[in-house]
Amino acid sequence: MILPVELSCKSEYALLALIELAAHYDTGEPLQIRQIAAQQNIPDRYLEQLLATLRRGGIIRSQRGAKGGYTLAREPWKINLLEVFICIEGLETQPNAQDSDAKSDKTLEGAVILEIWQEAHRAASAILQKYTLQELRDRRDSRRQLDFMYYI
Amino acid sequence: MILPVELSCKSEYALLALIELAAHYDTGEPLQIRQIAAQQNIPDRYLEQLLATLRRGGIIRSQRGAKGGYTLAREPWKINLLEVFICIEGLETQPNAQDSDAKSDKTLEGAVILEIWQEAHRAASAILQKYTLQELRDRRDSRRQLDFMYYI
DNA sequence: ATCATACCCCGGTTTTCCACTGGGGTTTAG
DNA sequence: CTAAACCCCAGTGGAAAACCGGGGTATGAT
Repeated sequence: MILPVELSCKSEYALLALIELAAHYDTGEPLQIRQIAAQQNIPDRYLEQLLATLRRGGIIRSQRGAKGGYTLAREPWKINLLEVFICIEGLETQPNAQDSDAKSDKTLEGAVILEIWQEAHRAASAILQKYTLQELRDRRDSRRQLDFMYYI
Repeated sequence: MILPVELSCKSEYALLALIELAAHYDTGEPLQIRQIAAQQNIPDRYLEQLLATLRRGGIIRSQRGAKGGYTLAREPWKINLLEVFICIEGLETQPNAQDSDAKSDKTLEGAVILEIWQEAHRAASAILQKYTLQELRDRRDSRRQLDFMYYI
């Protein structure tokens, strides 16, 4: 059906990678696939595809050649989670329902269900939209602090 | 991953069937698989499984034998969409994260992502929880009225 | 210049899950 | 006792997700 909002491996990998990139954003230096993959236990050849998608989506930039790698295309607080999901999962469609009488569900009941489903989807999207990579990074860091405190 | 919030065929079929059952609730008579399947264009053998799940979930009751069929276990306004989804998709788990140190994501970053994801999920769930089968039925009926008006 | 590094592109494989089907059995009204 | 209906469980086909590999291209260092 339309509207596959799920936390797939893909999305999680992408976000994990983006957290790393956000953490290294200050340095201006690019991060390489290998490093990210090792840090987060992601199969590197797979991660490569995801990063390519993120690049095409304008979320990250890539530098080719030796000493190359990836950097965020914008500041971490200007990238929200919703656009990451949309970029990765690629839920582009959902144009206006009618073009003459296409196959747009065609039953009253289906339309009613879809309507409510979309309302729920919008609610979830609003949450994702208000969180940025910066917040993710900050939360990670404060968690680290906390764990360190417990360790002592 | 955890938390697959998506509108699957399964869920849609189940809701379509439940709308039919809600519409016939006043009569007290049971509805048969064949009738529901024909009405909503659902493969009947498949629908059978879904109805079985709904029955085990306490959402509908079944009457065996000749003249048997299915009825809602409660009034249509006492069944909300969230419980239908939970029953059908079976997202039961999500216990407290730690039992010693199981495989519960184990990385800080994963936990942070999961946390936000769950917040989004709760937002969507709240929407689904506030709609009942009665509302679905009502919407369907008023849509029908509207379409009829246009027809004239 | 050349060479190692690291991204780029595109296709294949494996695994998993979903939608769907089939073959029996059991209960119940007439 | 028989037909109508639900009940249970075990498959199958296809598609998508996750993952891997090969060869190409740009780039910094020597």
